[in-house]
Amino acid sequence: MKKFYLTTPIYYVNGAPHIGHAYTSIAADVLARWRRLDGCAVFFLTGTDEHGQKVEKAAAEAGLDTQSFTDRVTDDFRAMAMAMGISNDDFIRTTEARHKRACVALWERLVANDMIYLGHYEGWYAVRDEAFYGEDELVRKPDGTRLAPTGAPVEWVREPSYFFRLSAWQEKLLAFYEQNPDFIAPVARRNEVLSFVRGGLADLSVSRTSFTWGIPVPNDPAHVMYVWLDALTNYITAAGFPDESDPRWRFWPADLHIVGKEIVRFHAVYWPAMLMAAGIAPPRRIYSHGWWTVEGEKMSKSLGNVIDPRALIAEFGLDPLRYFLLREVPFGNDGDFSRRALITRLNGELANDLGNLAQRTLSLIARNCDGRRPAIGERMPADTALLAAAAALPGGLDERITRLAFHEALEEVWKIIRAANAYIDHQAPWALRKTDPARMAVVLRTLADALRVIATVLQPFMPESMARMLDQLAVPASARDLAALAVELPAGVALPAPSGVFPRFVEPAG
RNA sequence: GGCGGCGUAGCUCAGCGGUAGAGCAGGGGAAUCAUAAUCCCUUGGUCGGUGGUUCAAAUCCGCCCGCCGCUACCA
Repeated sequence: MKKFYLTTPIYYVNGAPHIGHAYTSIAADVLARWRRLDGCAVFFLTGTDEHGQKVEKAAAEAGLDTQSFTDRVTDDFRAMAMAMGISNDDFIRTTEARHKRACVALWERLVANDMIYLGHYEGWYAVRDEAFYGEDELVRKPDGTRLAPTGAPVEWVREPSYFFRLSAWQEKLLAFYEQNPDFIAPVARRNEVLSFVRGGLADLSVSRTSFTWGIPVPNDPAHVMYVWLDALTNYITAAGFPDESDPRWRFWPADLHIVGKEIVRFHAVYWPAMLMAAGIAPPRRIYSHGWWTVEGEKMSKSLGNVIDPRALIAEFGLDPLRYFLLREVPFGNDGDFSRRALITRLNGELANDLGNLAQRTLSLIARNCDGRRPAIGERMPADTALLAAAAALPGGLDERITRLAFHEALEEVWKIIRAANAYIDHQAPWALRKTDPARMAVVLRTLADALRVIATVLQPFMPESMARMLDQLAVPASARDLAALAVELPAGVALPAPSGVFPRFVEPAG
């Protein structure tokens, strides 16, 4: 059986989950569910990143000890995954013992390979912000003094730090990208990474002494591991590292890390270099998705327009939200979230195109076929044309979903849905009822079969709604994967009374 | 400053050498099984500008304009 290991980033727990987190997780979830539907052994990982100074600070502000604070926030992320229907197989926290063990093991391997050395970290530090800033981020005052972007004064500080010999990996990384042209996608992001690496790599500071909320460096507890080593390592922790006899280890290397564009560099440059330096295979692919704006504006706490996905679910339902997020925008692009656009998709595509197609088909069967699935009968060219188009969906979708082209995949399905609506109008089974009942039965069976394919392939996108549609089509739970589509369903089986799957959204009067 | 991306119908975008496409929105018609849903027809673009290559350019090349991303440097 083929294996597939995919991950979301681990989410940083200094704030509450929002639509951006939901987007990443939903996209990964669709892919995970698709692979399972196709018979793959899937390991789907998500989790939370819980160390670092910002978390320490956020906990203090919340008046909690750090561990209690992270416990609370990670529960919130877990609850969000649940609310979003995320089908992760594991949920990792960087504060877990298994993760500390993995980080220490990785560190020791890097030390053994002479890839880590003790040096000094230098930079502009703002005491008020407890953060380092790059030269380019600073604002120069006319009198020559420098200020952080936040307005805080900065000073040049020097603290001991362990370094990873990233500079030794420039050529090897370039060769790796060359040999694996699909390693970074979309292409625009790949170009940026290539350009960054070609520009030269400096050694990477991988420890800090300025805070303690982290994993202590082996044999030098004054240091804790800095974010790169700590956070990225989660992907091998969950696969059992360093225990290579762990059953999970067969999932490594990860087939795909889905990331936001702000962390591409860490995943596409630092991570493979660290792994190769430790003698571990790098992941197969990194895919970077875009950002959402809200009603045309950047999402930010200060604007107060940060969207809580759970509020959207309450109003529109989970599946319409999942559908919208993946349908509205090509996965690698930025997009805009607007209420109007969501309602347009929900009503036009889910309620009118698909929901109504299922409803009219099923109610015709209920009323005119004794509520039983009709026999296949003698098919006409129009019937076989529709069914052939439907039968091509799994292959077409697989190719598109593999490219993370979710919007294209959905468009492919909607082509068939539109064709089915045209078909039912042209065949007019409600007229055949009087003139040619046998033909009517064939038409309705054809539609039921087309709907079965449509509902089957849409399950990863809208699990709950499509389960209900398959229920109404009386497709047994054991016959809902892609392989089952090759087997015709028996005629004469009673169908449950139809009920709408996607009600139209009507704006509350006010 | 360097590298890269984008600019096509009112909107969102596809097309990337052979005389412009989709969805939505707009207009007209049909039907009435269905969630007043659907189907059919249709209006609409000098493909950012400008030079060039070619028998032929939205599609290739140069320059210009406008957005955006990554990255660098100077005072």
